[in-house]
Amino acid sequence: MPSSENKSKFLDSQEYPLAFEERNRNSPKICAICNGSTNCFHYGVPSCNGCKTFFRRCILSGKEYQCQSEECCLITKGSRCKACRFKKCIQVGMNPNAIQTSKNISKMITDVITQQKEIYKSNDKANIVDNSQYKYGSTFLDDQSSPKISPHLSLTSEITFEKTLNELLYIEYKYKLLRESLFTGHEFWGFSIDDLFLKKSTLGSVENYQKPHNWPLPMTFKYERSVFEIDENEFQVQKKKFRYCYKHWIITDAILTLDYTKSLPFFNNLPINDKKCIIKHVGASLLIAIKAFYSYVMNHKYIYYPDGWTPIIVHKNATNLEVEVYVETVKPLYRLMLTNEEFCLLKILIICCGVSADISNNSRKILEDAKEYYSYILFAYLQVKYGNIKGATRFADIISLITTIFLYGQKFKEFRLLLNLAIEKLDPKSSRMPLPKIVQLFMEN
Amino acid sequence: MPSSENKSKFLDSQEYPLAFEERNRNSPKICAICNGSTNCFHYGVPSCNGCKTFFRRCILSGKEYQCQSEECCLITKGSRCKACRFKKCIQVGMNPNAIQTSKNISKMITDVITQQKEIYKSNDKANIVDNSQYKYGSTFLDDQSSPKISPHLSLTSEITFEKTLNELLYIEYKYKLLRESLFTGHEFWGFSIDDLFLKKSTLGSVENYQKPHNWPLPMTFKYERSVFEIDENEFQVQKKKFRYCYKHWIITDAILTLDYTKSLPFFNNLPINDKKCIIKHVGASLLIAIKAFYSYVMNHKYIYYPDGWTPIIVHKNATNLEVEVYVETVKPLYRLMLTNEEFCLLKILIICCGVSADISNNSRKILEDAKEYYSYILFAYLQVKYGNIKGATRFADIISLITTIFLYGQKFKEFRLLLNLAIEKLDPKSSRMPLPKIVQLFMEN
DNA sequence: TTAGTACAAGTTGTGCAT
DNA sequence: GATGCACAACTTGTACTA
Repeated sequence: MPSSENKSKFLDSQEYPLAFEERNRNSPKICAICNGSTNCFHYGVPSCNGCKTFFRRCILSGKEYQCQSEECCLITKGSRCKACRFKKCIQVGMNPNAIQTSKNISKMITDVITQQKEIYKSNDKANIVDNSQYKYGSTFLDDQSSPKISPHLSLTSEITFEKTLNELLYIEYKYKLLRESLFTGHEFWGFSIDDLFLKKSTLGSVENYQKPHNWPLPMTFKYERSVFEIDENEFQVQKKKFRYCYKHWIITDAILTLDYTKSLPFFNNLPINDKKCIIKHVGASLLIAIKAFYSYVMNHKYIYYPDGWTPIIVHKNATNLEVEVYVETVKPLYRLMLTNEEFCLLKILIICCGVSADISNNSRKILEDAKEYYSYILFAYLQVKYGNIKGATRFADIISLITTIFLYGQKFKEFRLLLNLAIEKLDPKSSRMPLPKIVQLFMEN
Repeated sequence: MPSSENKSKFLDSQEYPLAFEERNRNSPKICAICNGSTNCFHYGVPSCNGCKTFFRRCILSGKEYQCQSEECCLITKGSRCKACRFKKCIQVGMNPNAIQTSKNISKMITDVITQQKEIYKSNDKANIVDNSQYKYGSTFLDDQSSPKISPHLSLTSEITFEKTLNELLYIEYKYKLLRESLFTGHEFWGFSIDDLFLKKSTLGSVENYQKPHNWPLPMTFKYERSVFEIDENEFQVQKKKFRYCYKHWIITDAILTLDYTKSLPFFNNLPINDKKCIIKHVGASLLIAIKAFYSYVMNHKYIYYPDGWTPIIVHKNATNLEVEVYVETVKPLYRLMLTNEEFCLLKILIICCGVSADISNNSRKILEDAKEYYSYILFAYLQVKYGNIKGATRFADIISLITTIFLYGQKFKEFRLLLNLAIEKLDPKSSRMPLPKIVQLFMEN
């Protein structure tokens, strides 16, 4: 049932005469009641002259009809079941308020509107996705190839939503498995950015990696002072003390995140330069979202990695920026108690927000369509789960989270910049290996 | 008029959907009746061609219409309720005397003016918003202490939404009238904050103030350097050059905004300390939202006040912070093409977001309930206006705007702080009158 | 810049033939 | 008596003039 042709007064969005060029596009062809031909609206609904007159007479006469059959007669031109024809008029949204009369027909009108609401309610129940059906991708687990999300950007059926969300959950599941395994993407550290964009996604080969039994490792060592407070000598001492037993998380997450984006068809089909632009724009925020969510999932109050690495406690006197990046980022997730489903959609919406002036118009359009699509899925999901009102509120909360995460992303970049400057000053010969190009792309300003 | 130099710097028209020309300045963008687009005034009110013709025909025909619903239909382009559309014409102040005709329509005119007065009177008696009409408002008027079931279950009806939204539009209309009049709230500048919270709202006395005929005044004087660049001597020269012909906008807007919040039942019933907390938290953002929206409505690309005052062009070499506060703030509104209805709800949602750790649990609950209520109204409105999918997307966009505005609010505070420090340094004896306490509350950090 | 007007086109109401 | 058609009556927004 078309939701744009609407019901009560508040919902009366039917416009009057349209501009010339719009007319052909917007003028109806088929009577919504009897399928006859028409080219105009009556009482808010595309309808033929006959059905118009029929509805009018029904309302004015106030008569109530009874179906002689089973209240589901097919209405065609010439149909004779008045009860079913009138019911159909209501169902498609004919507006009795549009009948101009001095006669008091208010009771009839209230009845009609109540009836309309009941019809809508029963339809909603039948159509909208039932959440309890969502399984955590169990049917996909046999799939050996790298996962892909179906590229359907048409919003025709709720089934599609369900499918899309399940696919997202499945990819996220794989992402999590790899992240919690020994996978570091070490073999790709030397790759150019272009090569990384072109290589096969690693999300397909989860089985090759496992989670070590001794994780999380204990955080046994801590420094008295941070790199911002020490001199060259102390830095050399710290370096020796540091044990390379943790994963290099910023590299791992950057590589995995890039592979994740490849499973998003709307993203993967963009020109490579636009992809780079987008990653540059949203990369840091994506990393923050991922780190924060999986810390929160493990019930940690600050950024915490599966191998036990906990940056905020590695030295005393954390700076404000460190507190923001490593502690504050987790808080909104607790406040909202974000679910897995919500997180998956949030991640995608962060990517869709990477619309910058630098990308092509075509790509921008694609991103905007994707944003529309996924935000609607999020919305539909929340409506089903929490009901109309709570659902809308929660939707607002989660959307607000996007901007918050962007802020933290920016702070993350600032922090990394300061960190790099400090280390470069302490160790000008740069005995450290340079960070992979891809991390630079994520952290560029 | 701004110098061409400034123009090239700030007026990058590519960022706006519409091409701007100098002559479009000061022309309105939105029809005050139906929210359609327009760029001229008719019968004293910014209005589209359709509403203009409609009002004219109503007056000339002398017909009286009857609303088939509850006399609170939302008026949009294409709305069919003649009674409510005409009522809105009157409400926003269309002037029947401006109709030029030989026909005797004097009776009709007197009627209309009487009607206008009645609308004012009836609304004002109830301290602007009639609480008793709100199931919502009255719920916690009666019952502050006992645990509550969500009071919104009663709000399933679209009629309630329409009514609430129309009331908000009406308050906003009054706010705008006062803001665009000679009203400066001068008599309250010496009031303590508590007294300001307790005094009667000025939104009830719109008739006492008028918009001066010579507005907007031209921006005739500009300084070579800003207060950040000059010494004591030059400051004294600047001071002499400055003509006090503009309103002191930050004070006016702060006082009016405070009065505005008093018309919101959910806010007005909070304990005064919590009110102060909230204003401190959201005040600067509210001011930014208001300044930016009314600049955008008048088709200006930077903050511009009804009397012609244009802070960004008062000196050369605007700082980054000034550009952010006075130019960037307006851009998102053009990007979204925000409507009046959306703005009214946005404003309230900004207030509802003033949930801080410092307010009582009870107040927090009230704010959260209000947030739920108004965000659902916004949501329902958008669903009806744009359909399911586009509606959800637009909802997301508008909600995101809240966080953006908070950011700009913070920058606004920073800017005011720097400005005060600079002036204090240049003029330590502080010959200037100290700002009213209420402005300090709005600008506190 | 804004008031007035002519016109095209959409929509409602109604008499009449079937 | 119910139905659908044709057309009259009315409403609306736009384009244009002054």
